[in-house]
Amino acid sequence: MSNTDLRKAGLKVTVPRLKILELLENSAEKHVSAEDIYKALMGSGDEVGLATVYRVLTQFEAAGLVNRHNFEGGQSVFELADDKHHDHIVCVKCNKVEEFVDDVIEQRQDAIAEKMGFEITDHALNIFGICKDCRKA
Amino acid sequence: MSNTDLRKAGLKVTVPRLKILELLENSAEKHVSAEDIYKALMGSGDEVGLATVYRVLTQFEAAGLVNRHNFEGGQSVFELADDKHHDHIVCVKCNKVEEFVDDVIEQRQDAIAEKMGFEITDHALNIFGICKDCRKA
DNA sequence: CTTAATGCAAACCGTTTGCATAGAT
DNA sequence: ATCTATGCAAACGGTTTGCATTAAG
Repeated sequence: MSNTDLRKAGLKVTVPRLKILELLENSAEKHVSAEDIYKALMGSGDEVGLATVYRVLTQFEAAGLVNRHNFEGGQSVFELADDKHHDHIVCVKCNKVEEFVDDVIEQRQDAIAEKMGFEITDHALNIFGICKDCRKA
Repeated sequence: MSNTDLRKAGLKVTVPRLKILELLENSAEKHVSAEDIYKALMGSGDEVGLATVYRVLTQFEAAGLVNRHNFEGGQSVFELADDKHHDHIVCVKCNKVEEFVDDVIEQRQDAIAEKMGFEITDHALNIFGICKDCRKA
């Protein structure tokens, strides 16, 4: 139950936070924008302001509950923090996002960073392309 | 000479465009933001408006003279289009950008895209870390 | 009761755009 | 002379923030 996750993060358990967590857990598309969340919550009795959505997502990110991605210029996309790291492949037509992991690539990255004298803090590999569905159309 | 590059791109040869091209060619740091360019041009007799810098960079990008990157949320970064593709490793402290290429990673990416049914259009691998210099401090 | 969270509207920041003027061909 | 490029200031879109109000502990 997410209730404890929130407490652990030092955050009070409030309706907006619970709703957003729940939405992140249950949404069909794992990768959602702040506005997606805002709209999804719109009709739901207790509405949540867009500013609050952003604040909550930022706090969740700080708490490690959520990861934020900036795939292209536009808006940020959030996903529930996974146990394990993964990279993304994004359809440039329909914006669908899928995930993948490749151990060889991971290792090469570490090797490159080390060779170049960097202490690696993070990395993002994004492949852009046209997905199977969109290629048919 | 860049004069012909501009003509080839169907762009009139103007002072702002030449200055920006020149700056991209000669700047110590290959990866610069629009504002970097704007500021660098500030004191230079013929000043160039920030809007023009953006317009010119956008045109250069369309013409394939320049590549634009969105490393993190902030502002875009531009570099003269290289003959050959490369990826980036960015220092999160000083924002220095270095380049690298790794054939193994390139191949794996193609394989992954194919396996997932994507027709790859582009990809961006960005490693973030702390560079040698910044680690000393 | 105390302290943190929310909603709203206003501020922000990088980027884009409309429009009248200046410049290239 | 024509048609594109520039500069300025205003608009934009996503995100953040100040402040008074409301709710959690």
